Amino acid sequence: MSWTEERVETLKRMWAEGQSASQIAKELGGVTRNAVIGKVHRLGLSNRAGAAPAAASPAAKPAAPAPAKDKPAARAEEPAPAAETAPPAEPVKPAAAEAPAGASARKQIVPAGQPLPPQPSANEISPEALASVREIEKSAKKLSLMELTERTCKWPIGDPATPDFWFCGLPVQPGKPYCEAHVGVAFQPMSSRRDRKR
DNA sequence: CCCTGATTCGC
DNA sequence: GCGAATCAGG
Repeated sequence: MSWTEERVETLKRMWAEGQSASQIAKELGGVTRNAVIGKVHRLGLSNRAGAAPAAASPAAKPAAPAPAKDKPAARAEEPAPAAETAPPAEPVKPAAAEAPAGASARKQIVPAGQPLPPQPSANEISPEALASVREIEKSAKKLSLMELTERTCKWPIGDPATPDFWFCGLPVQPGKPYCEAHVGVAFQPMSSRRDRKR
């Protein structure tokens, strides 16, 4: 794979959006996060949005915008001054969610989920699974949408419409999108109910 | 352990 | 220019 205009643009866009190098790498495909980081540096857009690393030391805050300086001509770059405008929210649609443990009311205001969210459905869940879920939810890592990765349980907990909403975040079961407990309630064999003899 | 970005350096 | 290996954190 090579850095075509298009790929570079995607890289720039995502980097500006605050996406991590690994996420960008996955999006682009064919490259590792190292490649992405390397490219980012070569492109000279390492520091994202004037992040103020704020050196521990005293007042060493130049803050001198003084841009017109070096950089002869031949530069159609965008100055991108104060990138204060929030760049966060990306087009990822919040997954619909419902309190799995039947913990609370159901709102379902959120449109629809994509591949992520499950929807245990009003289905009945085995008491065992339900119990374990209740328990792990107490130790959930409470990750935000952006903190989810391929190895964090994506089970939604709480009401998406309120601040009391987060994702389980515990280590996922290999190959599954959820942790062991949530896999248990997410993937019901389809008929464990009837004469369940477990 | 998982992850992050930063740097180096052979290619 | 490229990116794996490595470093330095969280």
